Amino acid sequence: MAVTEALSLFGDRWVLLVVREAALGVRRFTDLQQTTGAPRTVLADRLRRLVAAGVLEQREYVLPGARPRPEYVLTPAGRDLLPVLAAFSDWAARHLADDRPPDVTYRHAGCGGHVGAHLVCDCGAEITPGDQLVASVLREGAR
Amino acid sequence: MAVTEALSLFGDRWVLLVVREAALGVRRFTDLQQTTGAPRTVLADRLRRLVAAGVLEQREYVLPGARPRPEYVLTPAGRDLLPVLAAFSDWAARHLADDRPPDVTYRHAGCGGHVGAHLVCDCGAEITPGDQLVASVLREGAR
DNA sequence: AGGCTGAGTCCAGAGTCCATACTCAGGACT
DNA sequence: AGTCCTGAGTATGGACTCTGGACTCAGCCT
Repeated sequence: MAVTEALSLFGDRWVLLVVREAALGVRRFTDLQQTTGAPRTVLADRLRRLVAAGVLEQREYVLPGARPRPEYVLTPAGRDLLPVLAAFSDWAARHLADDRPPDVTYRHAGCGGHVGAHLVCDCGAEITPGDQLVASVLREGAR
Repeated sequence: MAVTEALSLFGDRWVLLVVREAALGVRRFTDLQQTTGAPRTVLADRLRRLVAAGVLEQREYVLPGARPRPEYVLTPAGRDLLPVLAAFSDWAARHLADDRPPDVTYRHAGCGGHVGAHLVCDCGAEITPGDQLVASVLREGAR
């Protein structure tokens, strides 16, 4: 199953946080470590996995007067995870509405408006959160 | 951080699978165990957590001539996770395009069309996966 | 030569995961 | 009345993973 497989990659407390930080432009190991709070060992491992999965790309960066070091940049596939992050962010904002405001919101580069993930049908209709039921199907082969 | 918190609940290989199966109408312990493949101990724990988080609700069901047993049904908050699932499913279909077709797709109850998660700005513009860059900001407080 | 820094690795204790076996409640069968 | 059956778990213990702190390593700079 495709989603099962995706979850064996992303089903982890840190992975999506790393992706989010990468989307925000954080590229360096220690910066990622700071912003995500992941322990170094785990971060090293997750970066490896994400690179292997084609979500991040490892490059070199050279600060003037320093030896080259690796940095991690989202690939197109990685950027394509933004809807997932936005959907999570929306959900968190709506349903675990604790005190503090959302830490990160997604905004439209053009107009500055808030960007959220919405369910849209190929027919053009937007599925309202209400009950215009989204039926889901198609489990054929054995597992 | 809100998302961090959400990930400490959903950042797990099984939780979202359970939610997906619940969305597909699977309600009973053993059925969930079968369809997700989660070990019983883990499933029991995850169900507890999801109920505590208000994503699932535990009810009783009674089959004729059997004692009442618990079943697990998505709450509105749980149904609200569908965009996350759809976003994942889309991503998986696009980027880990391995052989087998997607196991589950999300369809519009009205027209039967495929439903996907899209980034939509409050201004109404749909963010194309391309590069109409989605800037993301607002990290204020300390972590 | 020695120091500094970013990017890791090593290690040991703590915490999770998973498979297998066991329990428990109530209806059905004999 | 006792036994069996079933769904929904719990108990247990070995394997695996996380975590935080100490250690390493490469290259520039003095």
